[in-house]
Amino acid sequence: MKQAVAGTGIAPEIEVPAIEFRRLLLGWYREHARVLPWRGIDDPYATWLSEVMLQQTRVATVIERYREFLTRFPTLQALAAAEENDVLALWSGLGYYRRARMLHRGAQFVVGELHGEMPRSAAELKALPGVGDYTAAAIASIAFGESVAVVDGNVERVLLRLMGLPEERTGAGRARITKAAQSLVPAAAKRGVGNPPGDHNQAMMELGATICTPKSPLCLQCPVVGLCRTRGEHVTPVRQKQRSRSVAYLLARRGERVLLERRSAEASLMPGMLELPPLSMDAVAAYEPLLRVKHSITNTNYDVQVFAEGKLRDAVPAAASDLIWTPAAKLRDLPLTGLARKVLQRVGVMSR
DNA sequence: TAGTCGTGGAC
DNA sequence: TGTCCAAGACT
Repeated sequence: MKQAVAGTGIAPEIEVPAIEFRRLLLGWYREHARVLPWRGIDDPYATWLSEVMLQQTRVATVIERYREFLTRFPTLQALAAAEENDVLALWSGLGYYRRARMLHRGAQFVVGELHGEMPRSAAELKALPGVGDYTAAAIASIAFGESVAVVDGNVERVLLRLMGLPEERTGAGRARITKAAQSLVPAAAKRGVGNPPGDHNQAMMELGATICTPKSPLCLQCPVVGLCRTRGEHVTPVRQKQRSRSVAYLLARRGERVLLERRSAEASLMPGMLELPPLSMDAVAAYEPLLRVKHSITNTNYDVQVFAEGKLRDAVPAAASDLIWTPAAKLRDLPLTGLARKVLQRVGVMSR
């Protein structure tokens, strides 16, 4: 048993028996891994795409978008040659649009500067735009077999519970988790047979996503419950409170065309993307909305009201140069915000 | 390092 | 209903 370092008050490192842990985890993973389109492939570009799409985005949401994206841009070269607007249009509704811009730029960098060959190590991959610690480790281990640990929200939660540590958003807390995660990753395969690091990392995330869930973890089904200090509990920091806001938009139509507004290129939120023209709440106070939908963005829950044209056309504050009459058939090719897409689908202007 | 960046689904 | 938050990165 390790002791606290005398006089420092620093808790001893908590050891997890790595060999037993790996064996139990991998055995469970072989039996229970979900079948997902980015598993069992040999295409680093596709792995890169899947990891970027999966950032803060649910597996169920990504599956179909991943297939569509690869159908449209099957290779790094195809993506690099694309217009940014077309990439954003394909990303519309997925959120965090900066991911799409950076992936696009990353593809152009690899094709233009690296002869189309992706870097193979996590350290080198981190130089690519939009590729941070997690994504670099994920690509390096899954696509290239490097023995490097991924630390995402799943892995962090699994390890905190396993070791009985509180969740703390500090550099030291982060470093402790990374160290623990790395101590568990198996060595790279000797002769290129199988991929122990990649499988182990995916198994850690799979465990967090399906068994060691944030709420009501399924400890009775957990392969490593016998090594777990807490059996599913850990102290979490207080969350920020949610806010509510009302917003209004105009739905103006001319035959088969609909009026859209381009957001400022300098906007911090969804720059350059297209949405319905916003209206001030004062301007619409006397009118009844055509449609109400709920929409939440990070910390804020929006009560969205959409108004038919009526007398409100002149209430649009935007400059005429930012307003675009758009044929309904072209909407799918444009970088619409998720909310605009949702409203246009709801009123039947867009299909799907 | 603490904010910011989207969206939809589960409960 | 509101709350929570998902395979993070960037500044």
